[in-house]
Amino acid sequence: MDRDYNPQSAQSIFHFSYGLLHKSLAEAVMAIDPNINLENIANKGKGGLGQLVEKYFYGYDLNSNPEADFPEAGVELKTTPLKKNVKGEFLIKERLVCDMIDFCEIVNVSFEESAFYKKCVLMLILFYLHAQGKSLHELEFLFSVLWKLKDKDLLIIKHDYEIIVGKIKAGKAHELSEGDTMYLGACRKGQKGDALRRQPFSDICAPKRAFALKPAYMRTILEFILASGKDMATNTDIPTLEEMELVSKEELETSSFEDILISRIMKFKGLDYKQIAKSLDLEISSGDKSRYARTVKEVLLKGLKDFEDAEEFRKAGIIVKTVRVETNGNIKESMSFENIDYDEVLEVEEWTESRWYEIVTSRFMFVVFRAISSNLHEWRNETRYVLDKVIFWTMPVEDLSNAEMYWENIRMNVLSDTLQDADNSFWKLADNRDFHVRPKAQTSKDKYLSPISNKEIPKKAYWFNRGYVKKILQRAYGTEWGKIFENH
DNA sequence: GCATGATCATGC
DNA sequence: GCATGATCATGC
Repeated sequence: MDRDYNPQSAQSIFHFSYGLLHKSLAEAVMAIDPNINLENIANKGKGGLGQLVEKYFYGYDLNSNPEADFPEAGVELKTTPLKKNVKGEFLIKERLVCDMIDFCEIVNVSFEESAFYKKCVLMLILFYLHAQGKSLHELEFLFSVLWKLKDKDLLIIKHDYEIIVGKIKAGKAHELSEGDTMYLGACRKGQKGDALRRQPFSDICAPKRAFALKPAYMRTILEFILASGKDMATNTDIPTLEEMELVSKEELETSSFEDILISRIMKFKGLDYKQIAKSLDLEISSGDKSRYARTVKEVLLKGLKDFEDAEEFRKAGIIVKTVRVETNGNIKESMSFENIDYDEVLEVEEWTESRWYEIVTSRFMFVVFRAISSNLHEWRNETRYVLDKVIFWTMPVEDLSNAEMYWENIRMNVLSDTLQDADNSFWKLADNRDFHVRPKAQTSKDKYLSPISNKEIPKKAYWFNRGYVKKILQRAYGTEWGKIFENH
């Protein structure tokens, strides 16, 4: 039976996808051709939901790499799951896997020649609702987005690609991490027990990986469709959300995003937060516990309130933290992250889909202030710290298994409903295991409810031990560290 | 002196 | 009223 769309037109393919929304694939196909019963077909043979959609809904013959799924229109078809949280909001469930990485092959392929570039510049992304236990053809489609990677995003993605390929060329495929890059990540693919792959410039075998758009980037696509107020939208003909960009396309043509930010911050090297604030006309109360963070925000964001408000930070999910180092090299405080969402920990099916996994595989930006002795009158009651260094950092892969054990411990406490202070077995700072769990709330009376028993339980957060932060900084400073700190 | 629990300014 | 990005305050 003929389908009423033109495979040479992206718009036409996009409009035809309307027939999938609010239906399962089985229902949508049945509406086109009652003779096709997916119950009998879909569970047989290989292939994901995307291939089933292409074959049975679009009635289009499958093609293999490296061309886009609809080559005449240059459109790649992607299906990707959403989940709902307890408040009923849609969340991204997974990163969007785009293309497998063949370590031995990719080192000879430029970005422009890559299958990713050839296929994924224009994508038809179909969001469906994840439901445990359902077959692929039973899942409900929610939104359809025709998404074009704009030129500026492609510059950042090209840089990401080159970082990933560069690491493979350096014989470090086994050290790849999603946190190495901004929008395009090298994500783990396959199960834990799968055979490792050979890499061209090292004898060490490495886990299988794929190019993927990272969860934070996917979140911006979801925000785009939600903000449109419709079930279908395309960023090819209407503007995306109004957003503030920190770095222009022109700047990215000659330098990387990270280098640009480093040079903007390092103009203030050697100055304390009061001096920086004054030069920016920013008023900061000395009682404000976020005074260092607020100062750094003003330097980079020029009036925006949050890093999340800046396009690149939102799309890349970069985590910014300020660190204060004492004259002896100790870190003043441990580093807190967001509160543990016990409902999320309970619901998550795999550690790689957890919030904590996304945090530890993020790109980090540490802005370091170091203590110096000062006779200045206005610092007589407080140690003076001056801006010293900006460090972009990714958690090394060898630390990830420890991060996983930490998360498993938290999950075990959620499952056994031992979240009250008297009952839990959370990692403490004194355990010296790099991470710990600690309160973070308005007051001690500020509580959450246990997802299992509805008992009141304390609000706690994920923390990096200060000793762990020190290790991170020592590695980044290298030989400089001893010269600055340990002579005191 | 440090680990741990408690709390704060701010902004939405 | 609550999340954020932290620092403060205590008690051992």
